[in-house]
Parts: sequence; C-alpha cells; structure tokens
Amino acid sequence: MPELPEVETTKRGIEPHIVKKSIDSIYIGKNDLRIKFNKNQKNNILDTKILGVRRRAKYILVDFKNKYSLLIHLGMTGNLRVADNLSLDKHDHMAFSLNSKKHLIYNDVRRFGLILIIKEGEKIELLENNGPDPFEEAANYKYFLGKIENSKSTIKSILLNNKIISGIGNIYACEILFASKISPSKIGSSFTEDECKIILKNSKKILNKAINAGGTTLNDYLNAEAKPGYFKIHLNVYDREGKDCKNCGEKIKRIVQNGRSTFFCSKCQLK
DNA sequence: CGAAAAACCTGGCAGC
DNA sequence: TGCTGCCAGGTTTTTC
Repeated sequence: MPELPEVETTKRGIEPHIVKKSIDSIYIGKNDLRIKFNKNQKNNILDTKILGVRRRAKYILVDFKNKYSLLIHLGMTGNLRVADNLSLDKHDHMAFSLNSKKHLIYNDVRRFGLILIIKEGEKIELLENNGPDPFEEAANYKYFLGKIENSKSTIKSILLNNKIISGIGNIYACEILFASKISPSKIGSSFTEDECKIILKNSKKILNKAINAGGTTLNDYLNAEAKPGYFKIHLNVYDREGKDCKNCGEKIKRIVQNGRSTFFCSKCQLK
C-alpha cells in the first residue's frame, strides 16, 4: 500500500500522539517481519522520551532522547494506528504502549514491513539504498538525467527504482507518467533534459496532492479503525483497465513490466 | 556488469 | 461449498 504520501500521512498522524511521550512496554507478536525484530533490544527504547518523528524515503524514524531510533517500514500491507486500548486484531504484530495510556499498534497482513531499533551513527544499509525523494533538492534534473542517460530500463522501472529516486511506488509511477504524457515503455537513455524536468515536476505535484488528500483523514486518526495509509485519491489510470481515459476517451490499457502492472493511455502517452 | 525474474507472505476475488 | 489460479500500493536476492 504505502508509497511516499501514505508514509508521510502516517508519520504526520502518529507524530502528535507520540512526541514528548515515552514507551512503557512493548507487545511483540509475530516478530518475523521482513527482518526479525530483536526482542533483546527493546530495553534500549523503554522509558525514554521521544524527541521527534522523521520520514526518509518510505521509512519512518522515531527518535529517542538516548540516540536510539525506531526504524519502521510498512511494506506492502503495513499500517500504524493510535488506539485508546490494547485490543489486538489479527495481524497486529507489535504494539507500543505509551505513558499517555495510548497505544501505537503495527498491523501488517503480509509481513513485508519491518521494525528495527537502531542507534545514531550506525550504518544502515536499508536507508543508504535509497536515493533522494522528489521533494529533496538533490533530486534535480541533472542528477536524474545522469542516472538514466545510459540506462536500458524503461522509465516505469526507473521510477520504481528507489536507488535513483525514492518514494514512488506502482500507483504513483503510473499516474506520474500519465500526467507527463510519457509512455511507460520509453527507455531511460532516450530522455531529454526537458523530459526529466517534466517527470520530476509531476512527481512533486502528484505526491503533494496525495499527501494533502491524506491530510484530511488526520482528524479522526485517534479512531482505532483509522488507517490513514489507505485513503483513495483521484486516480487517472491506475486500476482503470478498460475504462475511458479522462483526457481523450481511449480505453486505458494494462501491461506487465518487471512483474508489476502498468496502466496507461496509449493515445495520451505516445512519447 | 546491468536488467529481469523470483522470492518473501497472506488474503480477496473470479471462475469452474 | 470448495478448489485453483491470479492479483495486490515493496524490496531484496537470485538468475540470466
């Protein structure tokens, strides 16, 4: 589920409930997530003030006063919620009980996500594998062109490659290409400066729009049922196979690239 | 070496 | 009702 906007919305949603609080206890259920949570480390973050919450690529970092951090990734189906009581559902794998008497609960059906405890200064390869997200200054057209000018990969595959630009997933990759009127099969080495600029501009525009749409769900975040990573925004092509293109009326097509579905309009996305 | 495919895991849904 | 196969918003590991 979670691409950059959903992760950012989740980060903003939990932030006011956990900053300046501390964790009294941790419930650990099925801890064999993408990387196993090490139970022996949990004492490192108990009873320590939470100073802030950050997002890096699709990761959330919760920073503690003693220089430890919780590193959280939501994988494909993960979500975090703040609840008033500790009543756990199926697939609630971890729960952090706060000194405010509230609980931060991690649910993940497929367990592709992860939660780790890391220490400041520690080299974390998971994070270093990620390039800048589209909002970062480093993700400018010169950087992007340099990364793709010798690439034989399709632009769809390039947008999904977090080592180049992080934060974009399958839904927004499709939407960004539609907004840019660029074919998902266009090869990296064929891109011009202007086309790189268009891709980056639309990446920011579409991700921003999605974050703003997600922001409206923050009010009822406290509701245990609220799963802010799951909002639906207005989509032009994703999951619209066979439906009319909202721009030209042509039927939206679905193809498979690198094992992932790509939705696009063959008339609007000719380049 | 880069690029594509397979792997991790569970559940929903269409079709028979 | 149940079985089968396919699909799912991510990322790493393996294979070509």
